[in-house]
Amino acid sequence: MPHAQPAGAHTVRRHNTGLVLGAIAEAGPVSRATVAARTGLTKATVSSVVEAMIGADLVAETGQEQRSGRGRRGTELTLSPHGMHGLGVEIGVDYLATCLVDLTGEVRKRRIRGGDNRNRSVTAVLGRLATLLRTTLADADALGVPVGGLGLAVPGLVEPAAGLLRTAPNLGWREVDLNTELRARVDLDDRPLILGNEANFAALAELWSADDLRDFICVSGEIGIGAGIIIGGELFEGVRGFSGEIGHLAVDPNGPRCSCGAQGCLEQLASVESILRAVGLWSSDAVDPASVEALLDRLSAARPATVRAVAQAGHWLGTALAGVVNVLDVPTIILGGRYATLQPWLAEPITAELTTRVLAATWHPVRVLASTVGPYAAVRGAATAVVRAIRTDPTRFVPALVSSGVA
Amino acid sequence: MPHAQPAGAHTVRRHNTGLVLGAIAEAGPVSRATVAARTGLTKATVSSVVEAMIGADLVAETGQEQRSGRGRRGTELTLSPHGMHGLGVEIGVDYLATCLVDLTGEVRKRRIRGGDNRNRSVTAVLGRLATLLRTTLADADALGVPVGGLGLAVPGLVEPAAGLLRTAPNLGWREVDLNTELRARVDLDDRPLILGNEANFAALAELWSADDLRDFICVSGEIGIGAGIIIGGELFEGVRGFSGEIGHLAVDPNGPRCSCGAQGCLEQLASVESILRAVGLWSSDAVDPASVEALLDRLSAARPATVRAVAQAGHWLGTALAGVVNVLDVPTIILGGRYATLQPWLAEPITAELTTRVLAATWHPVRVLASTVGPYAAVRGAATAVVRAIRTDPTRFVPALVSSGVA
DNA sequence: GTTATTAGTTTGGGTCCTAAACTTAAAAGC
DNA sequence: GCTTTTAAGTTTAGGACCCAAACTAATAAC
Repeated sequence: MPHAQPAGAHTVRRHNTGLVLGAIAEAGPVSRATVAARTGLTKATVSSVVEAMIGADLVAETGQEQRSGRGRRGTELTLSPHGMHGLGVEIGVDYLATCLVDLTGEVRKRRIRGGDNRNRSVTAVLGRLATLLRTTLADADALGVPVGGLGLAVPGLVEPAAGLLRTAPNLGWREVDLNTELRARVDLDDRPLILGNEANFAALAELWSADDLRDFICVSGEIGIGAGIIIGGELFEGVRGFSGEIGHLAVDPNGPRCSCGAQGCLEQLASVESILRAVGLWSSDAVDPASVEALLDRLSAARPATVRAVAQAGHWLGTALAGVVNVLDVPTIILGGRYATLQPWLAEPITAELTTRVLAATWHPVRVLASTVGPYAAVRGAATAVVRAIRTDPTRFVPALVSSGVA
Repeated sequence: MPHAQPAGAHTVRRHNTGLVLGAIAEAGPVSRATVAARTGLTKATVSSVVEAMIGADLVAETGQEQRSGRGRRGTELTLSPHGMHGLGVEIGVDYLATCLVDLTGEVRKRRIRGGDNRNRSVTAVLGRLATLLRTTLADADALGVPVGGLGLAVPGLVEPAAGLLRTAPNLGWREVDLNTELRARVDLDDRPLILGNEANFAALAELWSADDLRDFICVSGEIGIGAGIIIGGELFEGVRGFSGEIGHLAVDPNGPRCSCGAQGCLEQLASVESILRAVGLWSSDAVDPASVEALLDRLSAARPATVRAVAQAGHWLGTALAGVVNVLDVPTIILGGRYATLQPWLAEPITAELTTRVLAATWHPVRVLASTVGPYAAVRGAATAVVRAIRTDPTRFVPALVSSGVA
């Protein structure tokens, strides 16, 4: 363990501050006494921490606890609605989106700008994005809330640590320093920018919205196929942030040739695009909503050829996911994006493959669920990632929470 | 983040104790002053922590620092050779092994008992193992060193948290409560038992022996194929400890039927067994050393059919590993077990597949290396896992290191 | 109204950290 | 050979933070 940090009194305070904030977030309105009981800290410590957090406008007192039985009523504590917000930004293939999320994870404001981004230059798209972003920062001002940081979701291979977009095949982008480019256009002060892959942020959004799911992978695949991996309630990013790229998993060595040069890649056989192609609903070069509607209509009407095509995609998806589950040992698969609506037809063939191929399935069967977050999960997840960072370590965003910032 | 623990002064001490111990372990003999510089702690703190660790016999002073220039010479600190040891135990298919590893990771004693375990009952094998284990505990007594805990490596699917062996196909074992069974036979006091999969412990052994590798997967495959995953210098176990089961990754849907019921599983196409079968060297139902020697002879002699068979196995292995790398984003693959000796013939076909199929390979090529630990990596890793636990949090093993053990 | 019970604050004690002064040891300069 | 300089390690004083327990405050039950 090289380069580990020494610990001191401030470390303890930082940890406990996050602990208390987490307890307030999870237990809804709670009294100091309840927080103390839940966290294992003493009432004195909780009081002290809460006092600092109220001062930083992270927590607010919202009246008296309503409860039967005797004894003094506690003061209800909740996350402050005027506390720091997370700002999510998404560059989609055919839209730009931003959203503001408060400390509870609630979306306070969302803005979507439609328009195909594939026919525009990087500069043009970033220009439009900058405008949208400035508008959203103005929204935050209007709401009277500070923005703690930004999360930026992109449909491509991203190196979060470097702030670099390596490649976004569906946008036609390569090697864009998004962190620098964005800061050059919009004044973000020293607010952190969390750059990430669309699929990863979508997975985080699922994690945040369901409260009993701590381990799962969230798969979506309109044109390329990607998966966000959540283990132990944490995003698993791999070494450089490239994890979850399951689109080029080999499932059929005799399958169609892929743009990557190999044969039988999953995304040639199981993407929504490939399904639409198989049933003759592929129109332009995008997954347009009308085609997906038509597909769902045919499925509801139980047209054999359509059902078979989706089942075939499910078979390949299951084959690949079985591999992923064997490698990661994850108990749950969430179908996100367009897959979510196809879940009733996809789940069975996927489960069939999982059951035979996953060694651990005998003891712990793998569940296949549909996403509960719905569309625009990625922007929400991006904003959420900021909120998550604030909640985990509030002292990073509000240095005043710990007395001497000697670090 | 539910059920997180509150932090206090003892938490700080625990953290810093591990930090100092880690610094001493990594930097070889070092003075207190150097440790202070490396860890960022003050000299006063380091002195205090070191004093406690010397008292606990984890660290020893071994004379004066030799160095040019002026100023007082420091006292060299090293991990104590009489400090706590880790005891590794392995149940192999055709042997039983134990070893004692000191705090530096050095093997101090190793015992191997040959003999096919597949033709024996669970009870018989555990009886033999108990005897070997008692002998090894006596070895530790003779060396005058305490044993901090045990690591037990098994060739099968294991649930570490529960201490359960779910299934070991090559032993023919199912549902064995190894923790309970072993404690019933040998008095282990309250020493912790770390149960784990062979491949995982082998990977840990690699991690420990190389000092610049922090992210890799270590693959081996005599009959079944397994991989240990190391990310950020930590073993990635998955949710229940079943991670890395790559033997049943689907690589060829038209391939041979597997015992698991599915078709085209990797271990039917790329295990050492399957290679030996392909070249007509498969004799009994085990991978015997003589056959492997014969295989290596033919490869050295560049016999086309043999080279082709190994290359074919490498091709399938590469296909599967490309999937694993795409999912995990790991920059290095280590070939362990019998694969290590085949590395010169396997590396190229594996690399070829990785290069085309791994998206991130354009920016970060994947290396394919041979194991440096050699045989019996798993036992060593098992013992090592205990040492690693001691080094990470010595206070768990020596409560006296932190003043009031109030938790 | 008194009592029991629960919420939250105040006080005293303790651990562990840091910073800075101090002691010890050894080379370098004159 | 003695003084100076530099570095190692210890001692001391001060501060942050935690906990335990006493204390104050509020409210239902008797």
